[in-house]
Amino acid sequence: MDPGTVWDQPMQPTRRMLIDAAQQEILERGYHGTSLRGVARRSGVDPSLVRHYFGSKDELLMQAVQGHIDPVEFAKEILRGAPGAVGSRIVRFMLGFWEDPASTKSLVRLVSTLNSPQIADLMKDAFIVPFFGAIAAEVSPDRPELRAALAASQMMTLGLSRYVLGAPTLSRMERQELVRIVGRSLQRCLTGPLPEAKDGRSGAVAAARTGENHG
Amino acid sequence: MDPGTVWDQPMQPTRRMLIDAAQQEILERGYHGTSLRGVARRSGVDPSLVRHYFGSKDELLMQAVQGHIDPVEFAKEILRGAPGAVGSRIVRFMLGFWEDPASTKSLVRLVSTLNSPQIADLMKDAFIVPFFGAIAAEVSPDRPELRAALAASQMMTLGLSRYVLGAPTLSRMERQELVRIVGRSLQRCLTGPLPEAKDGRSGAVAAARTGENHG
DNA sequence: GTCTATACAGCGATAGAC
DNA sequence: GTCTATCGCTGTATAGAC
Repeated sequence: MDPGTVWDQPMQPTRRMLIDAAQQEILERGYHGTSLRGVARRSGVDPSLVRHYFGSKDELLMQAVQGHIDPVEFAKEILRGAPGAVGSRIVRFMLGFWEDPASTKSLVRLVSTLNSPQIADLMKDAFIVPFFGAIAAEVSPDRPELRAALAASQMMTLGLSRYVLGAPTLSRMERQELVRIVGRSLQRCLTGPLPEAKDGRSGAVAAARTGENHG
Repeated sequence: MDPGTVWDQPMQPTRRMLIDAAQQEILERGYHGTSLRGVARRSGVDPSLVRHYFGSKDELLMQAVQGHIDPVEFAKEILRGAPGAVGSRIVRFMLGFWEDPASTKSLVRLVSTLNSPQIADLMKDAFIVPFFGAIAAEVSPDRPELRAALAASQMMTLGLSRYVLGAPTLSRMERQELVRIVGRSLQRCLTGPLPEAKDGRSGAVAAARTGENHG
C-alpha cells in the first residue's frame, strides 16, 4: 500500500529534473499557469531544451502528471481482505494516496484533473476506470460497470472537494470519520442492492446491461 | 422549475452581446482557450472594448459563467413535495438544469468548473453550498452540513462525469434510471442514518427514517 | 459613456546554427 | 544536446477620439 514506489522509475537525470520542476510549477501556479519557460527557468536550462525532451507543453505536463501507475495492482491490494469492508479500504487507500507526505505527485494529479480535460481523460482511462472496474468486477453482484462508475464518482469528488477546492465540511472531517461515512456509502454502491425499476422497464435495464460497452 | 429565466436579466446590449460571445467561446474552445481578442472578434468590436467593460479576462469569464442564480429559490422548489423523495427531485432538477436545450449556459458552467479553480470556487459559494445547504437544513435530521457536502459531491461529479468528461457508463444511462439510482443514494445522504462512530462520538439520532433507505 | 489605436511583455512553436 | 532568433498569439495598460 505504498503508491509512491510505483511511480518513480529510472530516467535520464535531466528529464527527471524537468519533470520534477514541472510538478512543482503545476502545484504552485496551476496547470495553465505553468509554462515551458517557467519550467526551464526553474531548472536553469534553456526553454528549447524542454521542448527538445518533451516535444510540447502538453506532453511535458502529461508526463509530469502521469507517472507510472498500475491500477490493477492497487486493486489487488484492495481486494485482499473482507469483501464487506472493501469500501472502507478504498477510502483509506485513496486518502493515503492523496496525503502521502513523501511526494506531492498525487496532489499534482488532482490539481491537474481539475484544470485540464485532457488530464482528466488520462486519469480516467489510466487509473479510475481500471482501478474501480477491477474492484467492482470482483465484489459486485450485478452491473459492476455501473457500480464502478458510481464509486469512482464519489471518490473523485471527495478528493477534489477535500484537497483542491477545500469544500468546508469535507476538508475538516477527520480521516477516521471519512473512512466510516464514505466507506459505507461506497460499500453500498459496490455490493448493496440496486434500486429496481418500478414500471415494466426491466427490459431496458437488461438491454443496458448487456449492451454496456466501455468505449 | 425553469432555471433559464432566472439567469437572464436586462443589461446593456453590448455587455450582453459580449457575455453571450464569451459563453459561446467557452463552450467551443474551453475556458483557457477563450481569449479577450477572440470574444471581441466574434462580437465585431475592438479587444480593448472588452477590457473596458469587464476590466480583465477573469472578470469577463466569471460574469459569463455566473449569470444570476438564486439557489435558495431553487431549493424551495425542491422542498415542495414529499421529504422522502427529495433525492429524486434533486437529480431530476439538476438533469433538467444541465440538459436545458434552450440555453447552453448550464454547460458553460460545468465546463468552466472543470477548467478553473476560480470558477469552481464561484460555483461552490454562489450555488452549491447554499442550494444543498438549504435543502439539508430542512430535511436532514442531524449534521445537515455534512449531508449537504456529501450530496453536493455526488451531484457535481455526476454532472462532470456525464456531461463533460463523458464517463462511459454514466453518460449512457437513461434519465429515469439516473433519477432512481442517484436519487436514492442522495436520499440516503440527506435523510438516512449516518454510520455511528465506534467511540460513540456522533449520536446518529437513530432510527426514525428506516423506511426509505438501508441499501 | 462608448469605442479605437497602439505599445508592451510574456507565451508556445518552429527553424536552424554550434 | 544546447542555444539564438523569430513568428503569431495572448492579456494588460495607456492615450485619446466621438
